Amino acid sequence: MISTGNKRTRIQGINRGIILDAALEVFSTYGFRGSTIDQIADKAGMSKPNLLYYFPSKEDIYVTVLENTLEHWLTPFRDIDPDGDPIEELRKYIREKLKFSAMSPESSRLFANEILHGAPAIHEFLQSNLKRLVDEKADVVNQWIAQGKIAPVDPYHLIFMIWATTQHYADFDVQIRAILPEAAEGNGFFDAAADSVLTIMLNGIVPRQDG
Amino acid sequence: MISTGNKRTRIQGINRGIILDAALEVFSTYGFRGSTIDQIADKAGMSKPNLLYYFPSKEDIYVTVLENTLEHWLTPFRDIDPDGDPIEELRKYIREKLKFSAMSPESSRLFANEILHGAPAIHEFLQSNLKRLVDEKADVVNQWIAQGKIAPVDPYHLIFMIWATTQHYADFDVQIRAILPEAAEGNGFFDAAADSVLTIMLNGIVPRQDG
DNA sequence: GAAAAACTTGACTGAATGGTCAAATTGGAG
DNA sequence: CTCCAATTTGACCATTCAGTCAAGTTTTTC
Repeated sequence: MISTGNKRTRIQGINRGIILDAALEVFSTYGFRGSTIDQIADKAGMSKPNLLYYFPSKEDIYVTVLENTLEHWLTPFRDIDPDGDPIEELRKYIREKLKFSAMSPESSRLFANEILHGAPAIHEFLQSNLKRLVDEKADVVNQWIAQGKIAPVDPYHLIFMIWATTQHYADFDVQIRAILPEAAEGNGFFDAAADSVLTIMLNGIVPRQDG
Repeated sequence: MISTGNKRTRIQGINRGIILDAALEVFSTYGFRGSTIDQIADKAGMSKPNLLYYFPSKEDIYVTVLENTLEHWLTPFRDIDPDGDPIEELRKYIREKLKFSAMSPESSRLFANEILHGAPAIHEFLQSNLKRLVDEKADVVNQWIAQGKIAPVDPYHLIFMIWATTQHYADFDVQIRAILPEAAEGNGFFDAAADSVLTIMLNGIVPRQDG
């Protein structure tokens, strides 16, 4: 029997890690319902009962992967500094998010899929933790506006717009590659995306001289 | 036996319509794998074998719904007029897309889910029809830029940005409602979204006087 | 209004899949 | 080395679900 306490053996540490890596790949590709324990076990190189020795159920694996992903996903958002230069802070944030989309598209897709299907596993989290954090950052943006450092825009919609645009590059990857075959090569593509997004979005919120 | 030719009887027309409506609702909520024929049959108010009398398989229903949706989805994009005022044309397009997100979030989600999982059913379509159409509209944008009517931005990334932002309101609806509970009331919310998106994005591409 | 065609469905089948179990194998503390 | 706990897995079970079938009911046609 796997230990009921929190203590993990060496092998448990290793194998849980292997399973979670495999699960992220599988779940992000096929969604929760579309993935099977066998697929994950195969990718993890172990038998299904062995996998179920480490996690009590498919759902349990899914929730664990999702929670791990969420923390990673939020870090650059938390790091937005109220005392920094607004344009620079947003530029940094957008860059980080695009980098994340390029490096961990699976995480982005896992999350997108969860939200798309009504966020059954993280609805609670969205309404409490995420809402609190976004409210906090919206205040920061409002202060920037009050100080005349950026144009007056709704901070919530600005945040949604940044999320939408940056994650689009991971979530709609197939569509983008179909339209821009050169995107497949990777090199330089994300830089071009970053340039365009930053140009449009930051110009859009720089305070204007004229009416 | 259902007629092998193209001729549809009165009842066939009615029932195929009912089935496709039900299928859109179910598939957009649970995804392809997450949906069952029984669910669709229930929602359509008929027995499973009856439903399978009109469509040979689950996949066939799915593809049909998806194709119907795609046409609708593309219409406002096709309607962008090369000879119109660029800012007005883009404003109109963004408004149309947001309206579509508000009115048919199921369609948007169905499409998002398909792309997210690698577009198995419409990969072909993306690479041919969609690519051609986007290339065409990218040319239009490039002409606008050459004429100095909008700022020089990569037309493809501009298009992606519009898609990302507008569809986000349908696809990530649950997240948005968790953060902005007032969004649930609906009235005025989409107008606020439109205002913000239009302000940021159009300001971002208006040609600037200063360096 | 009767025959033919179109439609409808209860009962069923086979494959897929989440999860169990008992019997084996391996790892590690003393 | 020895023994016990931890790990591993083949075989199995129960359920779900796409799709079939044959027997009925309704609509259409003439």
